[in-house]
Amino acid sequence: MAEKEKFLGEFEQIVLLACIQLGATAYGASLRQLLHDEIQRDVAIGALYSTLERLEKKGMVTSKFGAATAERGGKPKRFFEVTAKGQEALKRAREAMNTLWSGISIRQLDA
Amino acid sequence: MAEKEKFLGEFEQIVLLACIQLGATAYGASLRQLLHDEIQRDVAIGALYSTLERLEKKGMVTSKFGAATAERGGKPKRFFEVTAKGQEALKRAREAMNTLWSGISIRQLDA
DNA sequence: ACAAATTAATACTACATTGTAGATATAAAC
DNA sequence: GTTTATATCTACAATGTAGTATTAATTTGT
Repeated sequence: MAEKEKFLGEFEQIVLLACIQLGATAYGASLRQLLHDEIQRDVAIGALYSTLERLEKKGMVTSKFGAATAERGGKPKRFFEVTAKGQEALKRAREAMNTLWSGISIRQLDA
Repeated sequence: MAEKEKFLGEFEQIVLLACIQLGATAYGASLRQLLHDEIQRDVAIGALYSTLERLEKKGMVTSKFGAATAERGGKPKRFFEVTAKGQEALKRAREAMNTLWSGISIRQLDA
């Protein structure tokens, strides 16, 4: 069993970061929009939910349903929030990357 | 079919960075060592090879066998080199992460 | 005011890709 | 032919992704 819950996948990290940035307004559609706007990544809505679902199972996010708004209609939104544990994991992942990148000199890269 | 070859996975990125840093001396054991030393990540040797194999298939690295050295014994080493395409992908991945991180203020993070 | 249509959203299902480990096979030096 | 350093193979778990179905609310028509 792949050392349980030790690392975050690439997309998992992205989704967590998007949640943090959106704060209290992070739910399916807004997350999707942000990913499109900021990093030009268009994902299927289902991709988001299954990832969020797994992150919640691992204790990286929590979720709760919001009250109905006066928009047009639709199911109540499910808002996601990144837990302290999620933030930790995110920071560790970033540090690992930074460490590796900082070990590389310009000389070692093309143009 | 998951949009082909567009993004790099988390571990793929790490392996590519390790290859670049090691330069001409990047092969199975040295990569493994570097990951252990720099980011305290201990992976099975097989994990490395299957990832390198896939990266090669995607054109992110190339490999060639080295001549036998006067050490103790063993199969010829297989050295890996990151291609320009691999470097591009790596940079794109990093930029996406940086963009997301930069959209987050201290206020939004715990301690 | 009631039922049907419309809408915004979530949930489910299935499959592809990536991550990981363990066992096995090779090639060279001794 | 034994030992050693290395690579390869096989199998499975976790993550990434999309498509389809479902649900809950608002609106519209009568």
